[in-house]
Amino acid sequence: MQIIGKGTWIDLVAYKVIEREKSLGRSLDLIRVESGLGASGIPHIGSLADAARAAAVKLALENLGYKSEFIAFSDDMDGLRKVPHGLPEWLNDYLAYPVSSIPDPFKCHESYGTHMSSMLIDAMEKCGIEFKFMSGRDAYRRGLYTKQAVKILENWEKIGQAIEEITGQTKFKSQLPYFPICENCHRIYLARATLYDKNVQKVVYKCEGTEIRKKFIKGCGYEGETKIDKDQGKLAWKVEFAARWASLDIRYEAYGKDIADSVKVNDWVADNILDFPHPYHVRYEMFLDKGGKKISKSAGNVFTPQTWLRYGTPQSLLLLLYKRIVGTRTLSIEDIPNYMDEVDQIEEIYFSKKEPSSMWEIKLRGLYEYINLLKPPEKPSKHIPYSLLVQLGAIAPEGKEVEYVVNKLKQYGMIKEADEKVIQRIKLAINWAKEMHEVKREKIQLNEKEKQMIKELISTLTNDPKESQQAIFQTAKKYEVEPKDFFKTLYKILLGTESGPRLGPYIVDIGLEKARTILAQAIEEN
RNA sequence: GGGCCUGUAGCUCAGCCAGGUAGAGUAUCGGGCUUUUAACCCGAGGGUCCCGGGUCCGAAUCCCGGCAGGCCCGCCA
Repeated sequence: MQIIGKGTWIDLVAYKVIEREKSLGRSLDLIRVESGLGASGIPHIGSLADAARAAAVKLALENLGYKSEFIAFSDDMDGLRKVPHGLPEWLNDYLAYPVSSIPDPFKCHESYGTHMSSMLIDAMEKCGIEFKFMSGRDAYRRGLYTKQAVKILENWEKIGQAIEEITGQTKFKSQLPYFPICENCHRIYLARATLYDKNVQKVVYKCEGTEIRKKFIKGCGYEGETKIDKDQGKLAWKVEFAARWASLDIRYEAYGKDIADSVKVNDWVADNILDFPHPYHVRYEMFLDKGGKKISKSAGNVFTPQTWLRYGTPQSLLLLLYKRIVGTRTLSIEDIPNYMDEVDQIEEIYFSKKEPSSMWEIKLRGLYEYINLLKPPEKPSKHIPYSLLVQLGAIAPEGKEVEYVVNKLKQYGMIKEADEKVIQRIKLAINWAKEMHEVKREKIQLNEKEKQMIKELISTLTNDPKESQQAIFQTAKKYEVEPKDFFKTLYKILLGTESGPRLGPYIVDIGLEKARTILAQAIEEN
């Protein structure tokens, strides 16, 4: 069998792009791919998926021997349609303002839009993804697609007709697919443009207001006109992609199924109005929040790439995004440990000396290369099960977690010295353990006998693990209680669970005095 | 109204997009962890791959038709 590139779906996409370009007879000197960077809300993992996958296709194209470039395009001319959960109320005053004209609620960037796209850029950089950044506002200011906009507006009636045929939407039969920013109230979408004067390249509009997300937003009534070669307005989504593709010569762009209709229209516009064969597309499903503990707790809390990176490595995040493109992906913080271990598994396959014996192995090796952006390390890292690190992290005494986990690992003979990678991994697992494991040390009911036993235990515990372990058994025996039950009680007090690590050594680990204090407190509380 | 996704072990899911012996975690059971405690380690049992047809030497995987659940779009962008 002929294997394309590294054998993954990414290579297959790249291959199809190349084959399509060949059959179109277009130049293959530079194959440019694009993804949009949302700038209207806090970037979700799905937003990163879009960019990361486009970046991977670019790598696959290069790997197949073609020059390629990946453009990350920030849609910062878009108007704010809804204030995302958790952001300040005053943003409601800026509804329908272009996100690039809204102050940054976090006060660290020049605008709301810049802040949002910079969050995504931050995630991309943390993952090591390379890209060329472009801003919509800037593109309009520089008149980047004035030529295309002119063609579109000259043919607006034809396009309006096509939009109706493709999507059933009749709106653009009576108005131009262009949204001016109202010169008077500075908002976008509200002004209806009905006249295009091609001699002076101006649209004439009236700020009438529009319905956005089931709510009508009143316009200011201003009547004006604007030239289309500036950033005083933008093309409607139904035609804007086409203009962008044609002016930037984009050959590949993926899209989510939520904008499938817009893409269909844009393809038509690119092919029929702009004489630019539309880019090759891949449609992907949405990422859905499964609603892990954290997410469901505060409604509207977005599952950001940054959240993932608190608990998992960039490679684990890229594995999530690169594993496959078909199918709905459900997201949960609870899955991160699985992905961490899966990275180790495919790393082992990648570094195994054996010749890959099946397509399956070839794919996994390829996948491993992609999660390292085709720059895999020279040596495998130390593989310590993430779940083990979480267990250790969960019981690690406060304030010296890393030290505790490292010592345990040495004891287990899993590591000799902790290198930077191991430390990093431990830190991630500790974050997961402390924030997801929910160590709930609830109040526990103790009867008189148990109180007496604990009191006695406190005085017989020592700094010697074995002696302390023995002391627990001795006490249980003396009071004729099943050791099992006594252990359970102690676990509940010390860890909030019914079972746990060997207690003698653990008590020494957390510190004899601290253990005594916790036990004494439990007696007090009853 | 239009489009898409999912259905695999008791449970949660991977494998499907490039057809080649049915997988993992968890739960259950057994063993180990230099002497009674496991969340660690080793092992075992457990499947009508939703149903029906088709293609193929060969189908969980590809095609057609059902059933069940979910998501997206429907005059916002």
